[in-house]
Parts: sequence; structure tokens; C-alpha cells
Amino acid sequence: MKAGMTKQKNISESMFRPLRKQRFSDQIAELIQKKILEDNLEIGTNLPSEKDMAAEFGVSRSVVREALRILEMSGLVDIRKGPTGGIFVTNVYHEPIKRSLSNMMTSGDITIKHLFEARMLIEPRIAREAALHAKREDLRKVRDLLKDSEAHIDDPVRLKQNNLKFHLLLARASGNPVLSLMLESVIELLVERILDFVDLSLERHFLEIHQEIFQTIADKKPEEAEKLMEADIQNVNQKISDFKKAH
Amino acid sequence: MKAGMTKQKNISESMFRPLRKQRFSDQIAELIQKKILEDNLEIGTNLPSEKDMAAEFGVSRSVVREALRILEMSGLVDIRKGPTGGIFVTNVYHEPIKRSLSNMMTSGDITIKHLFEARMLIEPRIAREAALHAKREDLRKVRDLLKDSEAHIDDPVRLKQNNLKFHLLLARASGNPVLSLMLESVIELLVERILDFVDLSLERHFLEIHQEIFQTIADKKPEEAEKLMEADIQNVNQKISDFKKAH
DNA sequence: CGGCATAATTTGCTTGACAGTTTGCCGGAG
DNA sequence: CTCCGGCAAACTGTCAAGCAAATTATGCCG
Repeated sequence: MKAGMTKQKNISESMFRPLRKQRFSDQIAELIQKKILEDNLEIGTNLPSEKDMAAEFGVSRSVVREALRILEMSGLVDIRKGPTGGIFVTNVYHEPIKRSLSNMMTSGDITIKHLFEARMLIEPRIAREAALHAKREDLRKVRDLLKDSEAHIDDPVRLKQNNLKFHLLLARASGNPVLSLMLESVIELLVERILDFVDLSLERHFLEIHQEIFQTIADKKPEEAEKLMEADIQNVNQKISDFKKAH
Repeated sequence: MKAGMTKQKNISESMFRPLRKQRFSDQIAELIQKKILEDNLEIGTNLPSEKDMAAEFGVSRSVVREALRILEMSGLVDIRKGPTGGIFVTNVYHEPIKRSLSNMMTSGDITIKHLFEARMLIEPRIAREAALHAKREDLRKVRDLLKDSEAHIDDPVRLKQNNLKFHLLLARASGNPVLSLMLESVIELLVERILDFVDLSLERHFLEIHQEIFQTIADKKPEEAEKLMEADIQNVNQKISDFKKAH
């Protein structure tokens, strides 16, 4: 258990060490990644099988498999078994972020409160940006979602799903994928960890608020959208606290 | 190992699909991860070798190796060869996030502008929170850093490094690791992609601004810290634009 | 005591084989 | 003709054993 050298941080030292030879698996992961990203391969594109790639790159299957674990964790590929199986392009860039946050929760570095604070910072801004930049297509999607909720007003589970989707759609509509990415990760983690267990009876109320928010966005009123969203999240936050106290 | 059962995401769909059997490598990655996080193993702790783990878990080395690629990408372990080598605990939670953002840049989904917008949203808030919550220890670190900069006022490379560090230290001092994590990822990516090539002569000026900001934080003036930080980033942003136009 | 070859340890990679899963195909029964 | 069952095929998943490469400790020798 001798400690043994942590990673170096400052340049003067790192000038001479980091010529560390890269593993084949890392290099190949990078090549495949480059192919996917630079060629903008569509989601669902079928890449060659492990065996074929191994042959193409001139390495063993193990190396390719390790590379695939890397790409999988990066949210770039999806792997399925069987004759129609293989390696498929995907993109779930927020998964790695969710994992990092989740890990920090497990180790006790962050709490739900921190996540809510982050959400409280990002989401009102997103509402604002959405009011400014939402495209017609974005608005249509949100409108359809709200209509679906109205049509299933007595199905609280569906309402809850839709209410979550509302926030994700707005994030996409904000026009800044960086904020969208961060918000998605935070929200999905919150849902997994607590929101999933909260009283369903509130969802109908949330829907009403969402309709209000949508209106201000459709009307391109950034200030009001921002404020309403702030109130909405504060509201959810409050319900959660109540809920936690009651249990 | 019949169970399988991955994590489910939404209730209605997950009812029928996700009984996908998990790979050994995934399960083992999870076990090791749990060990690291829940036992709060210190950074640098030496885990058993591949061979030993394979024996302990009763699987082949290939499986363990794939698990290690997963943990490596999650920023949880660091692997070195040789007699003093092995598998060491680390924690670079922001690396996966940086990778995701980097991938999105490569595929053209985001631009530098988006990153700056995110930074513009997060960092003034961080300055504010730092003014409110910074511990004495945090302040000391920042003070030391600024002193080091003064002592090397004629070494622009060092100044640049320190100026970057200033932002990271402040993020840590904010008391919210979620915001800190996000900011670190964004800033480091910006540095890698562009800030590294910008005129060094400006660094001395940035140092002065940082000193001002530090003063407001030490004096616990959140409003002013927030404003100064906003101006600082706007300033950097401006310099970058100028620089890009000139090249 | 210092320097240098050597051994030991650990990761990195290869090969070949077989198991498990999922789908398409084909043939026979109704 | 259609439906059903089982077989074959095409993948990924796992194992085993061994060698290569890197890196450090060891111990010999001058």
C-alpha cells in the first residue's frame, strides 16, 4: 500500500513525462470516435462487427472490445447481440455527466440540495433563452406535449412523464446545447433519486403552471418566462421538502 | 447471474424492455465502483491487480480488463504498468463531462460561443457564492496563489497557469461541487481549444482584476464579486474575439 | 559505495475456442 | 396459404494460456 505518485499537475514537470505510450484500445476508440463524430454518422448507423474491425485495424478482438467499452461509456455506441445485432451509433452525451454526478452523490460529495441549486440557476435562464430563440418546430413539440397531457388528465403517471419531458424540451429549445446538456443530467438524476417517489396528485397542478410558462414563451416574453420558471422550480423544491419531512 | 436487470428509466416502457442481461464486465465495474465510492477510498489507494481481481470475482482477465476501461473512463481509476504499477483510485469526475462537451464540439453540435454563454451564466454566481460561503482555508489558497503570481510577475506562462487556477479555486470555494464541476469542465475545454493560444501579455492585467475580485470575496461582498466576475469574463471574451478576428 | 545487468511484476496483446442470445429461414402441419 | 416449431446463422460474451512490453527492485561486481 505504498502510495505511489499521483498525477502531475503543472507543466514544468509534465514536459517530460507524458509521452506515455497509448494503449491500442485507446487509439482505436479514438479512431472510431472520430469516424462517428466527423462524418456525422446518423443515430442507428451500423458499424462493422467486432471481428471485422479487429481485422481492419489489424488487432485482436479483445482490443476492439475494450475500445467499445470506452465508446459505450462515452455514450457514442450501443451494442446488441444476435444476427441483427452489432455496434450502432447513438448519442447520449448526458449519460456520462449523469454518471459523474451520481458518483459524487454516492461518495457523499454532493447532495440533493446542490443539484437543486444548480437547477435553480440554469433553468430560469433556459426559459428565458427559449422565449428568445425557440423555433417554430420547438414550440410545436411543446404544444403537442401539453395537449397530450390534457388528453390524459386522469392518468397521473403519464402526466408525470410529460411534465418531465416539458423541461427537457424547453432545454432543447433554448438554443444552447451546453445548458441543455447540464440541465438534462441534473434533472434526470433528480428524478431517479427522489422525484420518482413524490406524490402524483400534484402533477395536474404542475401542468397548469407549464401551460402558463409555455404561453409566455410562445409570446416571446423572456422576463416573465424566467420568473415563472423560477417559481415553478421553487414550488417543486418546496413539495420535495414537505415530502421528505413527512417520511 | 440470472438476474440482470438494468436500471429503468421510465415506468411504462421499462416494463417490457430492460431485462437485458448485464455483462460481467458491467457488473464487476459496478462492484469496484461501489467499493471505491462507498468506502471512500483515498486517492492513490492501490487496488488488487487484474489477475487477483479476476481470481476473486471468478472471471477471466478479459472481463476485468473491460471493467477497468469502464472505470477509467468514469474517472475513478488510474492504471500503471510495471512492478510498482497496478490499479489506483483517483477522481477526475470532470473528465467525462469535458469529453462529452468535446465530442459535441467535434460533431459541430456546440460552438465556443455556447461554452462562453454557459460560463457567463455559472461563473458570476460562483463568485457570489464564494463571497458567501468561502472557508478560511479556501481564501488562504487563493491568497497564496495571487502571491505566487506577484512573485512571478515576469513569467507570463506561470501567470497564465495561475490565472486559470484562480477560477478553479474559486469554483471549489463556492460550496457547490455541482457548479464547480460544470465550470471546471467548460473552462478546461475552453483552455484546450482556444485560450491556450491567446496573447500572453494580457495575463498581467487579468491578475489585477483577479486581485480585485478576491478582495470583494474576502470582504464578503457577494453583489460586487458577482459583477466584477461578470466583467472579467466579458473582458476575456472580448479579447478572444479580437484575437480570432486578427487571425 | 555506485553502476549495471538481470529478475520479477504488472499491464498489454494475441490466438483459438466455445457459450449464449437473438433473429431469419425453412419445412411441415392444419 | 398460413401458422408454428425448430434449426441454422450471426453476432456478442467469456474463457484459457501464453507471450510481449514496460518498469522497477535486486543483487552482483568492480
